[in-house]
Amino acid sequence: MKSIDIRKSFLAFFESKQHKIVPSAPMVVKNDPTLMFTNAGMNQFKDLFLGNTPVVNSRVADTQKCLRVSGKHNDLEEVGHDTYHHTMFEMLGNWSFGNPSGISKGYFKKEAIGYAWELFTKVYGIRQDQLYVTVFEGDKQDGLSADTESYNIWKQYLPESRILLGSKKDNFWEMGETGPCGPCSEIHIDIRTSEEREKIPGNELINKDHPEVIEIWNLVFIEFNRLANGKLMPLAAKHVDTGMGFERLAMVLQGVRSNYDTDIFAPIINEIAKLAGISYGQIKESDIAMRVMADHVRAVAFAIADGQLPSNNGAGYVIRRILRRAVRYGFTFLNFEEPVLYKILPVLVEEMGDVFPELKSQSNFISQVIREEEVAFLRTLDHGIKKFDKYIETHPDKKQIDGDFAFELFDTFGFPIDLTQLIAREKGITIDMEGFAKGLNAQKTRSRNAAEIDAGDWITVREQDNPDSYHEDFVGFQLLETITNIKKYRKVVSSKKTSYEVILGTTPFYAESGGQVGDRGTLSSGNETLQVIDTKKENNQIVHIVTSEPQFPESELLAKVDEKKRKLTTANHSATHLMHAALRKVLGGHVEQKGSLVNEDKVRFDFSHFSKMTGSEIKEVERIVNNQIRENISGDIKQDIPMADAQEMGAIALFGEKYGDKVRVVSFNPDFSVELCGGTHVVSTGNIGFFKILSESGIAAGVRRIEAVTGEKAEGHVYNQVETLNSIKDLFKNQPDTLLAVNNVIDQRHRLEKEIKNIQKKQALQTADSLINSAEVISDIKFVSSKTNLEFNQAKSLAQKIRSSGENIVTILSTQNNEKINLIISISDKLVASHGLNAGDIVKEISHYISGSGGGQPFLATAGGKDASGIEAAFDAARTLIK
RNA sequence: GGGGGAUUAGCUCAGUUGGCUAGAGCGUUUGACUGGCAGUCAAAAGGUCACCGGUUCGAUUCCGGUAUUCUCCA
Repeated sequence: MKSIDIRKSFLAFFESKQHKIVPSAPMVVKNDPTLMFTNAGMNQFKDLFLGNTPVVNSRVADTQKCLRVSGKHNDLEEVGHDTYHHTMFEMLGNWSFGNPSGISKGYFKKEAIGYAWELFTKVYGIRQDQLYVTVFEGDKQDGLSADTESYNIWKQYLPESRILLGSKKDNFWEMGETGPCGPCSEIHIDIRTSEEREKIPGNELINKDHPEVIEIWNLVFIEFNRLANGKLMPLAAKHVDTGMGFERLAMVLQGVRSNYDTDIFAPIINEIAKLAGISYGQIKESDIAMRVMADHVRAVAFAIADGQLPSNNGAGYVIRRILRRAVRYGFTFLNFEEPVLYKILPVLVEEMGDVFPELKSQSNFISQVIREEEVAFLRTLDHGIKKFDKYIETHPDKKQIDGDFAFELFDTFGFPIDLTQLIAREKGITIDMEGFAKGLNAQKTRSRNAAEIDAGDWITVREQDNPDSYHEDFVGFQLLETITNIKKYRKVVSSKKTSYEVILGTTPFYAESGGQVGDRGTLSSGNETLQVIDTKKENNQIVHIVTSEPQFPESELLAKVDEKKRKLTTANHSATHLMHAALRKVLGGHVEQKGSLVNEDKVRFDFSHFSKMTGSEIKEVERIVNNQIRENISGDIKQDIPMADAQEMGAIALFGEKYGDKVRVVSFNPDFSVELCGGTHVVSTGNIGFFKILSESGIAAGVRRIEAVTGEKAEGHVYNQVETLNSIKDLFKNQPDTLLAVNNVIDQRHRLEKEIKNIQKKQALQTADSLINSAEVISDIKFVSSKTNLEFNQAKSLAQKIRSSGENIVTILSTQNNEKINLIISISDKLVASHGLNAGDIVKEISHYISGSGGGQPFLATAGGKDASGIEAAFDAARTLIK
């Protein structure tokens, strides 16, 4: 069975069981500080389990792209070395959400187990004697008895010898420290040959990390909530949450021994092998490298498709690290010294583009980004190798490389430590790995300490009035001030400052989201006024950051948004939408938003586009936007409409929304700009006033950035420009062609500068000549002394000139600028050699005459002081010294 | 968010106890050789040593700040 059919029949099977098939959520997580990437199928349904979002469909199934590279599940360094670890994988899952309020009723253990068995044995035709299941054995500490209910259900399907009891570690699933949890039942499969199976029975190898006796499907029965005190509380509604690794399933169904041998990976591996000119399955190291590259290119491509570009911090840094790991393996074991990963992309798109259209639609962009990253990292590697070679050259006797140096290479120049080890080994040297680890640990502690934020416990002032309220506490679309009260607050201490976070009952404050910055303002009761310096969103709550601790948290208070800031920001946000639409019109439909920042001062907008915008393109965008502003189009905002309706309206879909999200659609002229957006917007476009682009620049491969301003700011900018131009015209006596006039002046200046330089050179030569001619002769040495009115540097080069004139000559010059006196002594090279004269020594002897000090080299030395009356005496002293 | 680097000719980079008048390769221009091109040889042009301040007789070099950028950690 082909992988594409495996996926299809999974979804079709559950559709036939009245499940709603939903698309995969984006792999990149937004607005959840605890999670960077989707790492399990249930992530997008977290709010349903927690009861924060109402259930629409009780039965849901999907395939979810997951990435496991950070936090609790970090498989990155394992990938490639075995045949089953992955960074990115697909998780097939079916769900039942307790409240049977939707189109079909929910279910629990009986159906979940029945469906699983039916799918495996009837649809996929897996041999029953290969299957084992595990059931939760109970736990004394939690006061839980064994899951006999599941056990009894399984008994209907398979003999008890293949039903095993498992401990809390394997068979009790928890989302985190706290939250929904429950017992789970896993299905394992034994795909060993029959001889091997006779030697050791399969049930002895369950959960023993055997590569061919593996867990394939986990059925979780969520029925408890783990409280902060560690106690379990039964949930009112029970849920089913299942997850099955797609790649593993494909391996089983295709009868191969490795995930990488399935048709999901084989075409990619083949392509890599072709490019490397080495076939897969020949050499252990190159096989590992091919698996690494095949896995990582998938992960990176999907991440970029979901809007996460490689960068140097946060989630972007994780993506960069994955990509670099792939480059490193290719570089070391497959001799790829030129970018190559981007060449694999077409194969990937061919294989997966139909199931994940986001991959196909952006394939050009993705491959550009990957290529650029590859080039950059290969350059880093090259630099590192040079540094390393130089170190070896300057430390030829070292048998062990300092840990400090290895760490510097890694930390500052990004050169991977395992490569350093490899190169060192080739040269028969070792590395002080302890020293390296010490440096790394020091760096980690430093970072942790700096990043430490000490958040105090929430102080609850009043219980939430309505626990079922979702986003209803935000009233800021209509109101800029309202009477409200504090629900809870806490103190937050970071390395630099202390602040307080306040959650209100209802609030007019807009929390930072979708690029629009959070509101500022005040919370005032009769007794005190708290300054709100920022507003953020955390776990669906609106957090007001205030500078001082509420002294009267019980009081009713007036929450008031800084109106000026909000208005300016709002105008900028609406202008961003108009600009986005205009960019698509002018440049084409490939323009997609890659990030934005909207505050009261300006708009910063990043978008995908491949080349620098021309002047006329920028002008055209400005023209279109300003046209739309003058049309004074009313904004049309539709709250809480289903995603499908929004798409119907032609809304520009961003990186995908989570399942079940009702979206908000903002449009200015349905034929021009329709976007999904949660931000604030002007009533009609005329309020924006005026729009002006300040700059357009590139920030990454295929990503451009525009900075623009609106209203008064834009006006001010134009006035400034015009004023500057007018002043320039004035200076040029209003010549008809100002540009030409300026150009002429620049040209002229250039010519004159050259001429002056020439004249100065000539003059200096003449001065040098006349000084040489007027030199005193002291035995076989010529001696020149002269007070000059030159600049210090000019005098210095004059002294140099005389020195290199070929004569045996000692020169001493003085300069005087303001209060400052300088002496310069030069001695021709021959004299330095034959007479042992040293200008540095002389200058030290005589500098006290001008109340100063000095120094230099044997052939040229300088001194500085303040006493002009001593110059003659200094000259005399120098004269005596050379005799 | 924290740490460490980097910024020198159009490009890639050298430049240590602060001090020769700041260099190389490639590229550019010119000339010579050649019927022409490629090529070889010769020469020239091209630098506010990122910016601002400080220390010093003297700063590309040392110190502080700013900008840009790379990199590691979180």
